[in-house]
Amino acid sequence: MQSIRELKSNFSGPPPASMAACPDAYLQGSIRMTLEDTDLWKTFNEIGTEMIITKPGRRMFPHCKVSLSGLLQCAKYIFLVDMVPEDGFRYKWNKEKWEVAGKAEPQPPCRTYLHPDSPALGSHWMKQSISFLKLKLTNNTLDQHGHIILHSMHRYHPRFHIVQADDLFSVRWSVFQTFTFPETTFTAVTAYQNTKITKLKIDHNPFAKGFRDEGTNKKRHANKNPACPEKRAKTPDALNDSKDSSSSGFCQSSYEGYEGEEGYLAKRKDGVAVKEEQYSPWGAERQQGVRTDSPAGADTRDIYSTEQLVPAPASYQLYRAHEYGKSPSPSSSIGSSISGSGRRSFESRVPEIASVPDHDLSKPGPSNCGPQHLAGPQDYSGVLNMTMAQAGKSGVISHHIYSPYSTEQPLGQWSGPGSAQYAPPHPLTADYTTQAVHHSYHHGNVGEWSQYPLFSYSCW
DNA sequence: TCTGCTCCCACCTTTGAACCGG
DNA sequence: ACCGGTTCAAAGGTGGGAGCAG
Repeated sequence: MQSIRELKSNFSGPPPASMAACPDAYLQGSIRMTLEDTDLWKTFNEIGTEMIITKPGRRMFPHCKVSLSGLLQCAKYIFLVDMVPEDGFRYKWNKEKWEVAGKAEPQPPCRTYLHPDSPALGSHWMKQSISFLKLKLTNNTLDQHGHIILHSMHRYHPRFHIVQADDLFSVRWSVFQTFTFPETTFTAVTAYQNTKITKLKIDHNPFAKGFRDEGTNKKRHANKNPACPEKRAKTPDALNDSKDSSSSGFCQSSYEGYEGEEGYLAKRKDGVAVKEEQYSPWGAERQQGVRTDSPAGADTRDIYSTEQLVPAPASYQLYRAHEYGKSPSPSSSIGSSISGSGRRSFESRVPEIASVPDHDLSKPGPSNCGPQHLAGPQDYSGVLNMTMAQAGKSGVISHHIYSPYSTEQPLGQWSGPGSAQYAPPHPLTADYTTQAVHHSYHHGNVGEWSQYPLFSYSCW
């Protein structure tokens, strides 16, 4: 475990000679990322995925597992994942469905989980699936283990970043390509709310085998206190009852179909086109008008699959994005392909992307930041192409594509030193620095990458 | 009273060291 | 000495439930 932030002092020098001399070598090809266990994710998502967060940290289940292609075989890449708030709300579980319970709490320090294999050659990343099994989620804002900090009762989705860089020190000059998968959206909870999710977890997580009906835990079940019917409803037996009932028919197929990977996938093959919101509790809410304006809804969420050009900041300005009618969190419904074999893939459409944050060079206010500038889910290539034209401008387009920064968020949440500590290591950054200060942004210049929330923590 | 969080528990899988035989 | 397979114990992950705090 090592904090990238600890490496920040090493970030202040010039770009590696190899990069400076041959910048083209770091231009991206057509990177394709495929989510593994898509059907399992979809099964959870249809019900409303919940992830337990605990003080010591809890693994995700299903865990993030993707495969990559289109990388340069001999180029080194760093692979990261962070969690993006799905919207600006806090939720509560009420009467078998999620309801908005108010505005989201201020975002905790945003941390990024670095895949322990990083950096590694493209051939390494592509030879097999990449698992973030050991990624842990916590609600402990003082966590010292590098776990990703989330708020309970808030919705998030993981965001994957592939960065072409020789080492951690050169990340800040490197090209980011970011991928998200809408089916990986989840609600962080400290205890499961939806018994169907509990049932799914027990059925599919090997570590929870002891809670399965057919398991050898009869003694455990026998010891359960039958006094509280509400509690009993959460037992696997009760879940079985609900599973058989018609009221839960929407998930019945999911449960029964998932008898082993092959059988499940075979049955699910034709079901991939089913709209999630049709069954999802979230969809139900939207139908009731509770969250009609929420960017989290599948019907209002961006349906374009696009790489995130800017790594995650501490705070995501979701209200703002919301305000402009687009979620700042890219999803991959369009532009992605579902193979039908339990994998969902997304292919990058940006041959090259300048990624060095240049927050203010183009004065990205609400009117010109975020996906609202995209022509539409199916026509954003023009905007993205601008990244090529301006690649030499250190990622101007980054903010045109997606500006998740919050000016409402107190900057004090960042434990890293202020931007003034980092002199721009690059001539191009001088101007942004001025503007960055002016706008109180912490990452207005390249020199601030080191403290950029994307790299606030890493796990080794 | 209600809701959400923390702690502890029993049960399970995973992991790695130790051991053994070829 | 080396290698591969097996065994076993420790470590760690899991959801449930009780209790606590706001």
